[in-house]
Amino acid sequence: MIRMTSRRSDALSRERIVDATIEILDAAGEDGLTLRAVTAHLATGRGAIYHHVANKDELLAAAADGVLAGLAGDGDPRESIRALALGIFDAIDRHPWVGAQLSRDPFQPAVRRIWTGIGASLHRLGLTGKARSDAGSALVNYVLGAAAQHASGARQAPDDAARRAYLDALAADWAEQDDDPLARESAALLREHDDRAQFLAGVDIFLAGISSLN
Amino acid sequence: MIRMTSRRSDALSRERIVDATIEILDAAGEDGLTLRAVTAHLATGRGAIYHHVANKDELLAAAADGVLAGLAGDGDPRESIRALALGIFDAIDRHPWVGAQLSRDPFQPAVRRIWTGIGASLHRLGLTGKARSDAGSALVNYVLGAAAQHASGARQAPDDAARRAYLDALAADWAEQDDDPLARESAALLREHDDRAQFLAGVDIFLAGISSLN
DNA sequence: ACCTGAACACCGTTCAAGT
DNA sequence: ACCTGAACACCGTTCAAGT
Repeated sequence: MIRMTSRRSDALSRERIVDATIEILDAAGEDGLTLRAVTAHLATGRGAIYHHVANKDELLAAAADGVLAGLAGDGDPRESIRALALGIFDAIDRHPWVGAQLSRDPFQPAVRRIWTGIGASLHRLGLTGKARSDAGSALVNYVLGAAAQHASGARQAPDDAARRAYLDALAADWAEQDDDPLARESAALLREHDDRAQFLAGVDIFLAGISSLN
Repeated sequence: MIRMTSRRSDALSRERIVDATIEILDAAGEDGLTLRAVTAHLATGRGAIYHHVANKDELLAAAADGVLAGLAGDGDPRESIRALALGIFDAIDRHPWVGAQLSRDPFQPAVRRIWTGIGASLHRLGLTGKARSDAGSALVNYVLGAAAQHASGARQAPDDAARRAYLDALAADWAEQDDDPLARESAALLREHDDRAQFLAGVDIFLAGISSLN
């Protein structure tokens, strides 16, 4: 006969803690992630977490790395850069909290993963030395910046209707605060733009700029 | 004879609150900014702040906008984009907390200021419609991403010696975790690179890419 | 070694009471 | 209208005590 235990059937592990963290972040957002929520979800005591993870920051970094694991691309270097960038973009659509997390620490595992993927593609593109590190820095910073901005938007307007209303209100606000025609046109374009397409357009501007480096 | 009051000689105002916030952020960093620290600094009661500012988020946004006020550039459009970008970079050197704050909300006043400045320069460069908004989005996202990454570094290694030690440790860590020669070269370049020069190199890559848009 | 849960030292925000 | 400061409803982290 199988011995019945409480709700928790497995021993605690770093992996189970990180999985629970991702579930909570997806369901309740960054503000909903508390150590109390994690321990309740795992039916364990408060301090148990600290046997497997140093603190909340490490927990967030591990969760972000878990979500971004498995992004790659092996074909044409330009295509694999586009694929990597879009993979990050789509991961943020599914897990908006990742966008803010990536900007929090330049040397967390998830960011190192992005650096490595982009660096390898730039190498295959024939860039070396300072040219490669300048290009890599530019692209990584662009991707992280866009990720953070897109995530803030996704957080404040989760569905399509909310997004529509949000951008309308924002465009009206811009047009009101600034009556020069340039600001008005920018506000109008903001309402119509497609975040994902614009993100990719930025990657292509960068790739075009790279061609002028050698 | 002048009437002596307590330490506080002026009435409270939004401006005085924002100035105190900037002083506290500069002295104690983001973690040091608490409503209790602000009220202590102003010798007032806890709730007084809420008569002038909605909440802590608005206080942070107002502080960031205060630091970035007055950035402009009127000459050659490419030069004024470079000047604006460097102005932001240098402001973050003086106030590292600004870097993280700019990524927190895409529609805070400080970010709108950056959009407006870059948009006007791109207009003078002859870009219109979707081309301008794609180019603007690319540049703004790059600048904000680089700002956040640079600020994290500046926070973790305030002076030159600390920065040196920090990058050495990091390069060793990268080289250890990844033994392919590409990672080793990247780690070595990391130790030598100049953040400010690399930031400007990124701006130039995007400007070169933008030239291919029309 | 791993886990528990109470305790500690904080937070941001609200609100009745004062001026 | 503006300000005060106690009170509320939380936090992350630690640590003696258990298994």
